[in-house]
Amino acid sequence: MQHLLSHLIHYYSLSNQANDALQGCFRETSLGKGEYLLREGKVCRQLYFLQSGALRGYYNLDGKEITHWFGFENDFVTSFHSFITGEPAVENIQLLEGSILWSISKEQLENLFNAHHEIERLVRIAYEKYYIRLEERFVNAQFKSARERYENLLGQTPHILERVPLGCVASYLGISQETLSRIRSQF
Amino acid sequence: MQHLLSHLIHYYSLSNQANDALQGCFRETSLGKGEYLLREGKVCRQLYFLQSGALRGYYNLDGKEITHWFGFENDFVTSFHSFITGEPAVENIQLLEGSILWSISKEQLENLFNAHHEIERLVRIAYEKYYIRLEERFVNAQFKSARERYENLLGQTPHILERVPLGCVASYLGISQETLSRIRSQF
DNA sequence: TTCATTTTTTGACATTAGTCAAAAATAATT
DNA sequence: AATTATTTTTGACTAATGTCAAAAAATGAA
Repeated sequence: MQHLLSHLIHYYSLSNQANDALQGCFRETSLGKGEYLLREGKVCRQLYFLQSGALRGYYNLDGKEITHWFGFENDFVTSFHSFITGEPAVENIQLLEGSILWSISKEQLENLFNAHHEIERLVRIAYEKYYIRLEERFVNAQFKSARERYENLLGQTPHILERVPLGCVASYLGISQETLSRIRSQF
Repeated sequence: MQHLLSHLIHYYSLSNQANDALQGCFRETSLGKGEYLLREGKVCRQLYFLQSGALRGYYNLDGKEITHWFGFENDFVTSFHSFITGEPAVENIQLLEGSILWSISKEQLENLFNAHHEIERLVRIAYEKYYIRLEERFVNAQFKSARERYENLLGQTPHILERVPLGCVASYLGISQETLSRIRSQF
């Protein structure tokens, strides 16, 4: 729990009051490799903080699993669309490694917002960072070649390559596994 | 101004107090087709609400202009990365049509956040909607073919095709103008 | 270690989309 | 209406990436 609290400082420093309120709302979960945090078709009602471990979000397309994001230590994860809209998720969230997570429900989060302006501020600021991240991924996806995207990954988040099966990385980069394998062999 | 205020209700209903405070902070601007709201290299310190008209964000790559987003009536626009981080913008924002805009500075916005929790809430909720939009564009960019992306555009935002030169639409979709022209001819 | 399973690589070929240059069509200006 | 500029389309060709099938390598279990 201390882990989560001290990570939040990267977004915004909370008062002791707010910190205490937060503490009371997060619940620890620990799950093993291969297990699911969420199955497609279910509404995702929880926001998770990933203290340690790794997981992926993927959906099914013509029988293939398309991994479109990963979560690692200190990431907040959820099926964002489902969590916000309350609609069923189109994606699955599956553990790639045994992980320790802290979860909070949407209702609890909204109660915290009502009680503590500063918590809503923290989340507002977190959104800004996550938005910028996504913008960057979008520009990569749309305007960079497969090779450039791989080089970007190597430069910016090489840990992904070390911890995740190649097939998942390939769809994360939006290229076929074979092409990724060929690009890799040229390095 | 009434236009802006009544649009905000789509995100969150503000008290009269908050509405009044907002009113005092937004300034009207009116610009003609082809003019610039922002040039690359400058820090974007303003957030704009586009009451009427159209504009685009683009950056230069090997002498070509890559349009990566559009703004239309009722959109909030800014160079998000620059506005949030305070770093120079990599993009230009140019009017595609004569437009009426309302602008607010980052400092003013932060003052409003401090004075009115509910305004920060409104923005938090707006971020959620904009994030979900971007997620959708990302998935399209990464996992759909040029033709599918065009079909999506036709179905979801056909006004773009009617109001924007084809060259801009092409890079918005992440395809060459020639390919877009060919896809279009098949409809 | 050995066998079975999963993951990664390689090869041959198909498909998609990009590039460059020129023609055609539109729009803007005189 | 005539001329110029801009935008869009078309053609021929190239480059990038995907697909399918099989081989090789790595991993895990017995």
